Amino acid sequence: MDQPNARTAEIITILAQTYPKAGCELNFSNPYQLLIATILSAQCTDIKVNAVTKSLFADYPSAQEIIKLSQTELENIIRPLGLFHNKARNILSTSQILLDRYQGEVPSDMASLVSLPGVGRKTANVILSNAFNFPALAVDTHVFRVSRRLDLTRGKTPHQVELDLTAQIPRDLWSKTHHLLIWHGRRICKAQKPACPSCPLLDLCPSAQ
DNA sequence: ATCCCGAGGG
DNA sequence: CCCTCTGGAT
Repeated sequence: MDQPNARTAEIITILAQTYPKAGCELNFSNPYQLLIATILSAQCTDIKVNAVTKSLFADYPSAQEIIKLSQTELENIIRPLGLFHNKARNILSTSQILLDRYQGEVPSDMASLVSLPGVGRKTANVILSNAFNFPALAVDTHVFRVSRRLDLTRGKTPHQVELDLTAQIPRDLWSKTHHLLIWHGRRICKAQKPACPSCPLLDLCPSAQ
């Protein structure tokens, strides 16, 4: 924590009390499955991702199995999730690279992760924190929107928001804060019609209506 | 019409 | 910086 911030700490405390069960909502049983589920999660809800990965991972639990699928076969499986062409191509390419260069395992460092096709900084941070328990704060659409509404940051890019948040939050709370902001963004601080009257942060939020 | 645990390309 | 990819839910 470079700059202790009492207001930020208070917000996190309130969110933690409001959402005691906040955590990863993607289903997975190993780092590879979380990687695939996170790639699939772009622009769709995790509920739909879980519906698809349940049978996908049952039939194709690892990289060795996934690459047996053709591009078209994988596209047909993941089609309901949208962006299916790019996702299928990236999943097959990434899986092949994992087998060729990483013994079929998922690397646990940022540089290696973001070098994989279809894996950007947000996905890499999700893997680092949820699969390997490293301190990381992934900035997705919810974290971006909620933290800006609360004026925790005025960063204009997800990366800048990540830098601002990690600078004012203790390391051991980075992953927790990621989940708290997502849960809050889904349930109360929604993009379209935020439920400000029932928000536990009403008095702390400069964007409240 | 807008958004959903984004990433890559121009 | 912009644009494109995409089905499904609200």
